[in-house]
Amino acid sequence: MSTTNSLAVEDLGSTAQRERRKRILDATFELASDGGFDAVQMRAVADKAEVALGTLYRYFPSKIHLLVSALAREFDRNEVLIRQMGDIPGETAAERVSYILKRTTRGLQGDPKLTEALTRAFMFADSSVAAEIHSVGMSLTTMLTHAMHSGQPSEHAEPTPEDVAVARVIGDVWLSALMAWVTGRSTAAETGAHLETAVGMILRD
Amino acid sequence: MSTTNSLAVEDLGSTAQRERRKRILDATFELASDGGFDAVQMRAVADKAEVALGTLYRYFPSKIHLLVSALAREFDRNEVLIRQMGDIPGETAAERVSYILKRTTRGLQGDPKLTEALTRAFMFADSSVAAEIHSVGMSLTTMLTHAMHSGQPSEHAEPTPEDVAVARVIGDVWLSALMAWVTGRSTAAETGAHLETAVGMILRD
DNA sequence: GACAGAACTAGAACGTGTTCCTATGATGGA
DNA sequence: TCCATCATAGGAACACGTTCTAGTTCTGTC
Repeated sequence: MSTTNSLAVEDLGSTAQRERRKRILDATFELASDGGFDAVQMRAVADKAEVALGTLYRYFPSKIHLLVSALAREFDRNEVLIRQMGDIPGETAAERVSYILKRTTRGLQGDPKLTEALTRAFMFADSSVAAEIHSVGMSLTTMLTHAMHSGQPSEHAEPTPEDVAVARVIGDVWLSALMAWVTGRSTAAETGAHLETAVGMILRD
Repeated sequence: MSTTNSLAVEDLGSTAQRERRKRILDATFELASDGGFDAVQMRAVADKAEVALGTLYRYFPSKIHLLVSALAREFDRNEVLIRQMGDIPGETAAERVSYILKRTTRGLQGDPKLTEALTRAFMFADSSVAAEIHSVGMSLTTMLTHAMHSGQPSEHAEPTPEDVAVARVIGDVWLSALMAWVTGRSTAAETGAHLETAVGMILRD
């Protein structure tokens, strides 16, 4: 565990520490949801979480680590929700993937400031945030391969390397589309249409 | 022309001003090439360009505008080079697009720090940088549609809406791949392979 | 050539991310 | 219980993006 990484839940011994970590992430969400990336100020997060600034930095070595960790927690929760949903509606893989993407996108668009904060942090992250980013990437890939195979005979097979490649490409497009929306370069409707087009191109079987 | 935009070349009356703008962008490239995003410090750029800090901010209202404008200039130059090249090698659209992407990617990877600086600025940009970002997007789309049709009967036709949609999706993937490389999450070889896979998926005709 | 207004210089000042330091409190082992 | 160690609080200090001010130079017009 190098000092350049955020403290994961598993790293934290005491209950008090796990609670501190939770308070910090909750404060981050609240501030981000209110005022976006700029409103997530480290002093403000520390205050709201009732934690000293130094402690905040002990748990998350930078603002970017903090926000990407928040994003990772959100994705984890989302993954659980989708898993609980059981079969995903849609005849073809393209339909199911579109369904999941739209659902997730709509969820994000329901809280624009929060999404802006999390997305921009993700985009700005450098290699020191690799671990946290990898976690997000895994969630996304899992979600997409699950959608591709949901309700199929292959449902419980390991995703093939090709599945993973497809999921990565779709994830790429999704990320770019999200970025375009977050930065005000495209509307929610355009984002949805673009995603549908892209999924149609990639998953025509 | 709102104050939130960078001064474009056309906006600048005098030769002295055009030279200032050029000196600023040159200084930006040099610093970025040396030390990446963090090394492009506004005071340093102003010093190297022999311009006051206030003047720098008159030309480019933020560090992000500055770097994205630098990226736009680079793309413009690249577009000219490719146009001069004449026909692009490759039998199929996929081959030609792959060729162009790889060529461009290799060019960028030859100057990793510079690429890191420009890419991260692009990723971090918000809606106030829309104009500059749009310019980059246009260059990219033009480049890709040109590659799709190069040497074909359709060579000089206007790109169809479908062409543009395909170009956008490929652009999205390319951007994400570049980001993964810049942030050290994938190697140059992986980036190339991923791009080739993606183009193969999207452009199988 | 004189003037008005815009552009430029130099540098102070401010905000926020990040680092550092000291004192205080919590924890676990002898 | 006492001690050693580590985590935390509180706050000063620093770096760099950004803004602002005052004075100077340039440019175009009469």
